[in-house]
Amino acid sequence: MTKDLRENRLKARIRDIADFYHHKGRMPSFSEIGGMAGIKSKNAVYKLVNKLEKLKVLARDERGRLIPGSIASSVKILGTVEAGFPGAAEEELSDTLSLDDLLVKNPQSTFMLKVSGYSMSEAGILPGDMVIVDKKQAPKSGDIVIAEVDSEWTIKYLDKKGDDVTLIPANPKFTPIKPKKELKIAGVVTAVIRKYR
Amino acid sequence: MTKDLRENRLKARIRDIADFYHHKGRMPSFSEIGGMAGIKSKNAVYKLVNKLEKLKVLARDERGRLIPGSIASSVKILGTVEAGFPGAAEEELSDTLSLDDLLVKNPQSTFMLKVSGYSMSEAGILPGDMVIVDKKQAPKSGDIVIAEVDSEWTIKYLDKKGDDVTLIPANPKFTPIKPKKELKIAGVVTAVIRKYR
DNA sequence: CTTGACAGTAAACGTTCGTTCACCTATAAT
DNA sequence: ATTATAGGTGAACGAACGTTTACTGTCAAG
Repeated sequence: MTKDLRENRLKARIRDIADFYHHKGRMPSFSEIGGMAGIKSKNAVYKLVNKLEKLKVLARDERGRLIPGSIASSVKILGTVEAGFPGAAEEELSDTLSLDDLLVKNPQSTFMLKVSGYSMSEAGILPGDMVIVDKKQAPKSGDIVIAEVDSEWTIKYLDKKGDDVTLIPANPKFTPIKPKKELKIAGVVTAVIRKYR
Repeated sequence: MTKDLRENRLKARIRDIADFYHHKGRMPSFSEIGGMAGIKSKNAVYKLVNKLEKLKVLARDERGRLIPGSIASSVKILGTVEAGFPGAAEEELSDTLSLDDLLVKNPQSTFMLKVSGYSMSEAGILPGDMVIVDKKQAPKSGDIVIAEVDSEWTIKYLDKKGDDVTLIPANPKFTPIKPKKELKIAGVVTAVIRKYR
């Protein structure tokens, strides 16, 4: 068996394990890996797993149980548009990340919200976009926040100058808001997501 | 023990299991759940797991092994800004989803790219934004695509009229591109992500 | 030609797993 | 007052798990 064939087979096996993990939400057992890879002996699987562990494709607990390594993450990160494009070297296994990990620091205090108005469209937040909001982060001046002003919820820039608080829309057609009595800030917008299909 | 206390304890246990899953990338075993929850008997854990299964917090394989249910997902989905805000009923366990699942259909053929120019800023795609690109999806007219025109990579709207193909920027300050010889389309932009902090 | 590394089969082993049984004790409902 | 029901202890059991040892064949390099 030639070298290329061996590498391709390894990649196919990694892909199988990754697919398994993404579809089922757990790592396959040794026998399941054996089944997918067409390996009858558990020892062969054992050696394969050790190799994949060195490749950081997967890892192990302090208890020795399999946990995902690089395959946990679903998206490969490539370069910049209009700054050259990684054409040949696409097939790297490395440099992947999970969007959940990237965008959500505190799952417990984070939620998602659909944007409906045009008041932030100049900041690239359009109606239909989803914003990811963290309730626990302390809002600072300049942040985009979800706020309740006079019993209505809006998304705006937060402008803080001492005790003077203003909510500023990105769209100049809308007017800045000075809360009359109370200003409740539901959370800080940590990310924006737009889905095309 | 009163009703409220029991519910709170259940919620705390669900949170513990969710945290375990998010930190380790796998579901805890029965004994590990027992350890976290302060339960000494495996039977008690067994009953707890069955209850959580009915609550769709977790699920089981066809092999009977634990897989995450609603806790797999990290973000709760709430309503719309400027359409009322779920104030009291926040603490729902339901209606959560994983951003990976939401944004990535085919992990194998999907990658991420950072945008650098202003050519799509009118479509809400600003420099610094990340676009999620699927190589396998067939590009249709109206899609935003990553394309190589005359050995340069760009992000543009795809306009197809029969054999007549044009790449149209969203920003009117940029001019549409008619590829002279070859047009390679690297993939279709399926989502845009902007991270604030 | 020989040697060493690699990939696999096969069998055996102790551990841990999830399940089940019997029993107990509070709370909530009748 | 009595009865269900929910939540828990403790022990036992077979099945599945990951690991280990011993052996085999197949290339590639010396």
